[in-house]
Amino acid sequence: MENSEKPVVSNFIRTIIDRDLESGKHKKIVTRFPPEPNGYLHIGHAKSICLNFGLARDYGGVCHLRFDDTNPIKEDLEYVQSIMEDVRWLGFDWGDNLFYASDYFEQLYEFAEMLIQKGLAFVCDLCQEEIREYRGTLTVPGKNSPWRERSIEENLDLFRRMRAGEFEEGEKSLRAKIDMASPNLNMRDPVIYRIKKAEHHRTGEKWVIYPMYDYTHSLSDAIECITHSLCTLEFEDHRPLYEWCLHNLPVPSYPQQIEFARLNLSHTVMSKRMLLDLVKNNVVQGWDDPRMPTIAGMRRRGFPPAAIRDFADRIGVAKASSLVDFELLQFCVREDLNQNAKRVMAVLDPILLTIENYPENSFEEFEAINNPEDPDAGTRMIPFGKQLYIEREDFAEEPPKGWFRLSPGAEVRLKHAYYVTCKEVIKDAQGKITEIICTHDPQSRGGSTPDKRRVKGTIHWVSAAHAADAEVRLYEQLFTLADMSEMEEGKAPEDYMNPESLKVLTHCKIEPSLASAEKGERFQFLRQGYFCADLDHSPEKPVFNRIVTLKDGWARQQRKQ
RNA sequence: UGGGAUGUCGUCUAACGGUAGGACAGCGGACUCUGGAUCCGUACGUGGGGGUUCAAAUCCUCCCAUCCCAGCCA
Repeated sequence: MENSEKPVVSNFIRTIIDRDLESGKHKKIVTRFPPEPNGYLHIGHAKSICLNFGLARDYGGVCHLRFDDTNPIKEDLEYVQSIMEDVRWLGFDWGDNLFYASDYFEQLYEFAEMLIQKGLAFVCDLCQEEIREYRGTLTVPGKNSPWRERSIEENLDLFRRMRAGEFEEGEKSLRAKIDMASPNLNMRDPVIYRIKKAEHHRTGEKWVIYPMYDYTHSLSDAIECITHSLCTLEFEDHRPLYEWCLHNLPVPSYPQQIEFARLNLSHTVMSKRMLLDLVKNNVVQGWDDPRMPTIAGMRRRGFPPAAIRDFADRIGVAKASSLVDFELLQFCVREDLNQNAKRVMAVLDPILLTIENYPENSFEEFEAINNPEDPDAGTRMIPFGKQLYIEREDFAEEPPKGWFRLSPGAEVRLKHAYYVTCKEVIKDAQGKITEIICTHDPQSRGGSTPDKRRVKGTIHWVSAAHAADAEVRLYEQLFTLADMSEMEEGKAPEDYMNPESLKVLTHCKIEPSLASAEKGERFQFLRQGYFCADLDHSPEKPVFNRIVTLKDGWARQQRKQ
């Protein structure tokens, strides 16, 4: 991936790493991105991916991709594959460092026997509900399990029989022996192994007991010699247990867990459960619906991966919970696309414009610059004729104050082509404008005149004889509520659905060259926004997604009045 | 009312006892064959009260607010 020329902004994690490197605690850093393969990755994960892989890159260390696959009933190979695709698409490479917690199951099992040998773990016969009762509450200490004082021999025997499949799910569990009176509920003899007679996507039916997250994660980090184990704030309370595991077992290294605030983005949700509900209830059209904050959705929408990386850099990393404005992401997307997207002309809501003094059945071509920000992008030829389509919005029969575009008697520039002046407006029986009659100034060919007269308005157009029809999908924010954590009691995200989040336009007129766009190819539709050829796009049936609009100074000015 | 954390412009984030800075959003202007881009200018902040200090966002103290935790999920 390309080097970023932007200065790196310091954050508390970099401060810790700087200190550890300076003190000699570590020579090289090792981080990891540890997803559970139970769903699709979203922009919140992208923050974590950019953080972990970015630190490894900046400090000359490495970052592992490790699947935290300890709960077979929720996990699936489909998710493993989508996660790898998403990480790669974002521009990161884990090289040989692909790991699975399930690869450590045997080692983890041996560690568990060691805990039993040390009297630090016991097999408990309490059922799930009883465990909950014995755990106490936030303010009331828990009670010891009646099975807490079993002998080491008995525990070992029972645990081995758990592994052998002699007990049913829920019948027994292995628990760490810590402190039922701890004010930290995670330390009240947490379950570290449970029986699950489920097929695992990688280990098949080899195991009927599976280790729990806290136990697995700390030890996996240690096994991989992770130096800095970055996770989100809700695991702060788990850190004592993370450290308990490391301190009580002969691990090869002592990773440091550091917590940071997860990303919240305005007008969307980040919880896997809520996203799953949107998909299941057909509120959106799938995990890759362009409105989804999933990486797959953003990819389909047309967000460039570099823009997402830039976004991750700009939001920074800190410990305070925050809600980032969606506008910042849009800014990053525009900034990338302004540099990189080819300019083309497309008319979303066409109205016919006829140039009465232009010869019948005569056509010519104009050379158009592909990208004024990038001379290397070259030029292309665009056809022009007597009849054109222009944007209905670019004509006003009674123009408001400050209007630069077309109106009766007014002259505007057709981008790259001629100046035209509106002479007449033709309407149907309902009073709807069906055609605009203009004259052009032949002297203005190419977009300027010998007399150098100024024309304020420049509008886009396509030749009616050459245009292709296209479907264009306009996307906006998924929800009307900015801070979705403020949803009312009993309401679901879909109750806040933005009715304008998807608008499908079916008879848009596009430059002929656009029909042959590649799927995923991004363009600026002049004066309107950035668009990308959708997965559904084909030369016979062009389909474009609006990635993001252009900033609209006119609209802003209108809003103020 | 147990424990863990966090409060800096509207938003995100720097500053680590020494001029509160940047970015987005906003506002004003210049320029423009995209009302885009670009450029210039501008406003806006340390949750509150005490204290230590020549000097406090930073240290101490009390208060307030917000977030997280009672899965055999991660």
